[in-house]
Amino acid sequence: MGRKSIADIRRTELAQAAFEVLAEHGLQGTTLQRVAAHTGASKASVLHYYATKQALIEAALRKGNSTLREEAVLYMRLAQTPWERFYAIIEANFSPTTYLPRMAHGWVAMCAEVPHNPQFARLQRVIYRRLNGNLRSALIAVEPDADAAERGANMVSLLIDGIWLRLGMQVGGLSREEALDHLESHLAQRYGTTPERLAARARMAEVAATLAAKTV
Amino acid sequence: MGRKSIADIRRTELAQAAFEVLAEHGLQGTTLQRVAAHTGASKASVLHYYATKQALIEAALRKGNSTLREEAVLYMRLAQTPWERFYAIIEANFSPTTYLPRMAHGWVAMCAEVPHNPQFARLQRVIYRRLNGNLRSALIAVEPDADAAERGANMVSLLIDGIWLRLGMQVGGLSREEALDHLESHLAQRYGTTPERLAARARMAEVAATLAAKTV
DNA sequence: ATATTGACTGACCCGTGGGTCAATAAATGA
DNA sequence: TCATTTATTGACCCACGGGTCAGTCAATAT
Repeated sequence: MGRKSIADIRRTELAQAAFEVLAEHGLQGTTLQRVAAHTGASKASVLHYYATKQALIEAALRKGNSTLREEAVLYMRLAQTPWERFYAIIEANFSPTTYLPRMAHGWVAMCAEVPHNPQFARLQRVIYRRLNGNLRSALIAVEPDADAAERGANMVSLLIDGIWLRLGMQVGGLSREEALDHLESHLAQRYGTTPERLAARARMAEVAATLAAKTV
Repeated sequence: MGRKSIADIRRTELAQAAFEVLAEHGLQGTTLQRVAAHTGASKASVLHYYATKQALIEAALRKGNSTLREEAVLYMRLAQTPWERFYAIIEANFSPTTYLPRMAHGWVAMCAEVPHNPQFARLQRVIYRRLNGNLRSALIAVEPDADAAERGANMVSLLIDGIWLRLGMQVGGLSREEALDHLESHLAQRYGTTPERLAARARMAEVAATLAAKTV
């Protein structure tokens, strides 16, 4: 029953491979040939499962995104207070398993294509809305003014984007810890160093650590 | 004597055209054909002036960068206090003549190639260092702690990157005014609303306005 | 008038990448 | 056992993009 057909297996295999190739070689460098080679299959075989390159890339991005999303959900489930939910989002965005140069490469490559590819634009909008929405809904509980919360959420998401961009370029790239420190310094300025916030931060950091240990 | 040879004229023409095409169509879409068409010349003619596509793109980016730099220098020359120098940088980065979707497209396209192209990486490093250095040297005058100034500079440059990235993607894109507002809100949090800062901000905004009027 | 130089181009070459197709091999079912 | 689907592939096609080349044309120099 839970048996996956070969077709399904191949499809996810290929999507995974496509994502890895994309991360390593950029969009231009992601040829059907290379993706095929990466799984030991033939180019024609790739086309057999994905009628067009576009479809393959799309599946690859969707997969990468869903991986990230699942992790976020995992963190979110363990969060109880607003600040904990907030830090769940942060930790998810800087988790050791996703905050990696290759991931960032793939992401930036996609960003660059957004203006020329409606599919990418759509996906990007989804990601953006989810992140901003989550941040806002967490902040609105600690910052009564909805407008202020909106601004705060935007600021944080802008910082995250900037940090990821740098990771992708390896120019002024920040380590996971440096990235979190930067964010923390901003939060301290903006929201003061209340015990609740610090506790939430510590708690989610711990959650992240244990989850990371389990995954490895 | 200041007479420019046809060769020089053509070369800058082509670099300009290449930049425009790059901004509009992305790196993949920047073909010799298109650049040629954009100036009314033939593909072979383009190759006549730039032996290789790589060389052409490089010239295009160099030109785009120098345009931005010249504007920054212009602003900088009129700044007198540290905060004025700081806002000169900000205004230069959000000047109406440069803070444009097409510019951002070009920039993001370049960012995406950085991991695969040493030339781009080098150029990006130069840009990054200049921006960060300028910000830091301005901030160090208002924030005695060198480490804090470094952090502050980094934060601002991260925000700028994030904002530009969004402009390039037109996802959560901010208008010039919104962008400046966001930055202002961050600065207010971090450095308080001192009269000097506000005065400097107003002064450089005015400078920017008059310069913009002159250029148009 | 002629030689020389430099601007400019059409035609061509070649590699590559997306996509098609028909054929073969393996699995599945009747 | 035979039929029918399904997996997989090599060979091929076509378009396009970078780059070469030989040669035309106009300006300048002698």
